[in-house]
Order: sequence, then C-alpha cells, then structure tokens
Amino acid sequence: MHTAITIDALRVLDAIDRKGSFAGAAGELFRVPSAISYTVQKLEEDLNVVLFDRSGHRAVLTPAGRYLLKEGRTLLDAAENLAHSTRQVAQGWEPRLRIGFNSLLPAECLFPAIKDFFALGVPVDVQIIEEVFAGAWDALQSRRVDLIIGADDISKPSGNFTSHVLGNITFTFAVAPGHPLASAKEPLTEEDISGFPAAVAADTSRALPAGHAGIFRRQRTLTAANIDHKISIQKAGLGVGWLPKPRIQELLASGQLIEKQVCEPRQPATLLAARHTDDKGKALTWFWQRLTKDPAIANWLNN
Amino acid sequence: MHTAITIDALRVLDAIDRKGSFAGAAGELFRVPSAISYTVQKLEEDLNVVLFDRSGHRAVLTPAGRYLLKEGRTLLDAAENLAHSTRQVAQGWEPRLRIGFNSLLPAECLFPAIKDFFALGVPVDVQIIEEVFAGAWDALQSRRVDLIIGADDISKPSGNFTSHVLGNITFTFAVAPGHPLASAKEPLTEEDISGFPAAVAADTSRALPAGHAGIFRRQRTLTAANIDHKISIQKAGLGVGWLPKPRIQELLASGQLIEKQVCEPRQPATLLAARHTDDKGKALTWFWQRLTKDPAIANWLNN
DNA sequence: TGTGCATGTTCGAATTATCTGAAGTTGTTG
DNA sequence: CAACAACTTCAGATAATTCGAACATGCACA
Repeated sequence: MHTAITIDALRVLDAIDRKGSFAGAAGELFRVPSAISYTVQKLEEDLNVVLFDRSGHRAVLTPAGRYLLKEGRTLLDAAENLAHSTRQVAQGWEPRLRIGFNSLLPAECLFPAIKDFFALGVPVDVQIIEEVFAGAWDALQSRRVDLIIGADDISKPSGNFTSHVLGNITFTFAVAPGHPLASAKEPLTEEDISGFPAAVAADTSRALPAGHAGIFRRQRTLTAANIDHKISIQKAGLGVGWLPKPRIQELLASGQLIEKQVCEPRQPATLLAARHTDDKGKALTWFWQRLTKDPAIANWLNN
Repeated sequence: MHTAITIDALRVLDAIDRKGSFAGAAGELFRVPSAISYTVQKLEEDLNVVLFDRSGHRAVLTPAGRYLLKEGRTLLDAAENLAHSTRQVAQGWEPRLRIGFNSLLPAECLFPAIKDFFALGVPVDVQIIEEVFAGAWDALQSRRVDLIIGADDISKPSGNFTSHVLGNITFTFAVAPGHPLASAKEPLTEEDISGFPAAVAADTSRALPAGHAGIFRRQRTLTAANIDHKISIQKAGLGVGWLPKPRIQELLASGQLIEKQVCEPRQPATLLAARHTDDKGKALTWFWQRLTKDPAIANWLNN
C-alpha cells in the first residue's frame, strides 16, 4: 500500500514544529526519535521533495516543508472534523436539510424555527430554497428539497408524502398609484387590464413555462426574476398583476400599491407543509414537528 | 501507529463506490477482496461507526458511510492537491496551471498570453476552465483552479488569496441590531465571526452544492436563495456576513442593520484576477504578471 | 427446489511497514 | 577539549496489512 501524504505524517510534522525538534515530537507522540526520522524520510521519498534542511545540528523546515506543514494542518483539522461529523450522521442527524418554501411566503416565516434549531448545536446545515407554487411538489418528488413549506393542494403527485394544512393565502390585484388603472372604474374588466403589461414572476421549477395562473391571454408580460422583483416592478408602475395580499399589506397601507377590484377575482389558495413519509432524518423530524405547530405562518397568512 | 481516518481508507471507500463492490475495488487497487474487507472493518472500528449495511448480499453504504464517502472525496482531492502544490513550491515550475476565467469574459482574452507562454518552451500544461461569477472563488479555494480571471468579490472566502482590482463596489459586514456581534468590540476577529452562522447566497446558475458544513471550515452556514434573502437573514439576526453597501444603505441608515468593522475587511467587488498568495509556481507567477498588466481585459470591460 | 455464481467474511500464514534499541555522526556550548 | 543534545543508521522486533484458501450467504435461473 502506497501513498504520498498520510494523515499520520502530517501529524508528525505538526508535532515537530510545535515541540521544536524531532526528539520533542517523539516524546509527544510516544515514539522514539528514529521513528520520527523514518516517517519524515518516507514522506520526503514519496513526495520526492526535501522537507528539512539538515546542514545544521537541528533540522530546519525548507520553504516546501513549511508550506506542507501549514497547509497540512488544514488537512488534519478537516480529517478530525470529518470523523466527528461522520459519527454525528451515524447518530441520525443528516448533514443537510433543504427546506423548499413557496416564494409567495417571505423567508422570515422560517426564521424563529431556524434560530431555535441552531441553538441545538447539531452540525446540520439548513438551506432555504425558493420554489414557486407549482414547482414545490416537483422539488420534493425529485429530492431537490427535503421539506416543503407552502405546497399547493392541487398538484400533489403520487407517492408516499405526508402533508399538513398551514392555511389559505389570498391574492390582490395591485397597481402603482400613478398607473392609469389606479384611477380606472372598478371592477376592472379584462379589456381594461390587457392594455397594460402583466408583471410575471419567473418560474424556477424545471420544464414549466412561466406562470400563467391569474394572467389574461394576449397580454404583454414583463417577467421578474422572483416575487420581490415582481413587487418592485408593480410599485414602479411597469406592470400589473396579482400579488399575495400578506406580502404587500404594508405597501397597500402606505399607498405605494393600490388594490383594485376585478371582474374575475382569483380564489385563495391552500398552503401545505409536505415531506416524504419515509424520511427519518432527525433534523427533518424536528422541523416537521416544529413548523406544523408554529403559529408564525398561520398568523402571517391571516394578516 | 493509530489514527481514525486514513487517506488510504478513503481511497478504498471511493473505489468501492466507483466500482460498485468490494471485489471491484480490489481489482482497481490491485488487492484481494479480503484486504478491502479488512480496511473497511478497521475504519469502522476506529471510528466506532457502521459504514456498510451487510444484511443483503452486497454491502450497501449507510447514510454515515455515504456521508464519509462524499466528504472524504474532498479530503482526498485536498491531499492530492497538497502533494502537487508542495512539489510546486519545491521545484519552481509546476507541471500544470489551471486558469479559471469568468464566463462573462471571452476566452480570447487569454490567447495572446498563452501563446507567449508556450513560446517559452517550458514543460507546463495550461488548462482553461470556465467558471461562473460566484463559483470562481470556490474553484480557487477548493483548488480546482490555480488562477482566476474575472472573480467577483461577493463570495471571496477567508484565506490567503491575492487579487488584482479592475473596478469597485463597496461591501459592508452587517449584523442585526440584536445580534451578539452588534455590541462586540470592533474590529471583529475571525474568531468572533466564526462563532455565528454565516449567511450565504446560493449560486443558482451552477450546480454547486450550497455552502455545507465543510470539513475545512468551522463556521456554520445558512444558505439563502438569493441576495435579497441573504439580507433578510442578516436583518433577522440568523446569520452574519458581507453585503453590498449600496443595497443596504437605507437599512444601515434606519438602524435595521449594523455595520461592523472587522480585522480582515472585504475588498470592493468587481472583476478580479485572483490566486492563492502562497502559491509560488513560476507559471502562475508568469501569468499573473502578464495578465494583470494586459490591457485586453480592461479594454473589453470598458467597451 | 436445487444448482451455479458472485459477493463478502474468516482465519492462518506471509509480507510489508513501522517501530525500538543501540551505536554512531555532527554541531553547539562551556 | 569534553560534555551534551539532536538526528541518523541499522539490525532486529513488533504491528499492520496482505494473500490464499475455505466458508457463508444471497441471488438468478432452469
């Protein structure tokens, strides 16, 4: 069995530097000095690099040796971290939890739960992945995410999923104060609306055309990168369209957006939490139990 | 000599996965299957973790085993890169130079320099690797590339890098008013900061895994879908990190975010040439001196 | 249901890697 | 110049790893 760099060799270099000599390293590692010498010479042979200048009484690291020592410490730390986190994964904690949340919701809904989760001190990285309405189930099914907050209740695919009703979300047709439609007579007709560009949020879900839900045909569109941009576009008067009412409550109150009644109103949508029934990760389980009981989302939907 | 994780054991895991069986790994590594079995059992014993489910006919990785395999590959790559770059430090001319360039730039920018370099007649292979804006630093840090032309400054990791500035945008290290770092003594040290989760904006245009509990980094991460979510996360006090100053000017003025001085301030964001400072390769140095004086890139940016 | 095949394990023996102990070399210091 | 310390050399001992042969088990197929 042959390898150039070994974890043990890096440990030896580290001990030599910290103790100042081969003899000091030998003491720390419970070996004899010739074993240290053997390990260093083997490493130099395998790398084909001189690591110590032995012209003097004491061996001194060469630039290459010092480089290997320094970078090798990073590798040593990484190896220890890997052992530790592997043990934690073995105990049930998955290394990463990807939460897909509906872009209609603001990410702030998740923050109290995430804060509490981090306080547990377990080595799980949490990743918030924005998914549009239609793409949530697809993301869960294809395992781009482990948990969905804000899935719709219509396009649930076949498979072993568990879901939980979070609440309903209402939509408002909104325009900027200076937009011609702001002073138009209500309720707005399709004719009124189709004369202006519709602001559309791009759908991040794969292989789905840009969202048509709530848009009238034959109407020009201005596609935004995400829901925040859609809101900005409508505030700027560049486009009109439906927006989730809780997201723009403050903008409506301050007059930066104007709510208009339309002839064909958009029905509220039901939002679900969803997961694969069989997934057993401890972090997933923790978030599921927490978020299905969390009033923050229900409160936000109702405001 | 005793250690939990060895480079050789990780190599064995890697071969088992790639070849699909212990027997396949044995063939690839020129060993007999019982030697593979011995190595795996030794690793399991040293870690005190079951890595393979042997209830079936074929051994199947457990979640902990899969985790170790995945992260272990990072360690394997790092060890190989360390051997390579140590030789580079020792020898001067590195055998290979990998140049990552920003996909916004055309590769033609590099051609005059590469042509002149080949005319030198030195035995160095040059490799051009296309990287997206945010992925450039990751490529450099993980040593998939040795030199970056066109790096951004948003995702620059901590570490010893050299860069050459082409244009400017200022960034601010920001925390929420109620965050512990808000009242911490300035300038903040890396130690101060690494005790709190870092808010990281995921790069959606490239299939890079979002920031994970990297075995090389000790700081926890919370990955946001985009820069807006990163701002929200930091406003909520869930994470800390760098934000583009013009984007948060109003939040700073209104007190929703607090600007903190840090020991290692972030350079302005623009297209940069970037490299590891300690890398001493002669080819790297040659290209660095050549490309940082080359008007071709600056001319292209100004047109 | 029985057979053949493939995968992985067990275990004794062999091989290889790493270590120890003793002696030697070299540089520094008093 | 002698004493001391650091590191090297080298033969032999010990430990780790490998091999080879036999065994156990699961799967596919007739």
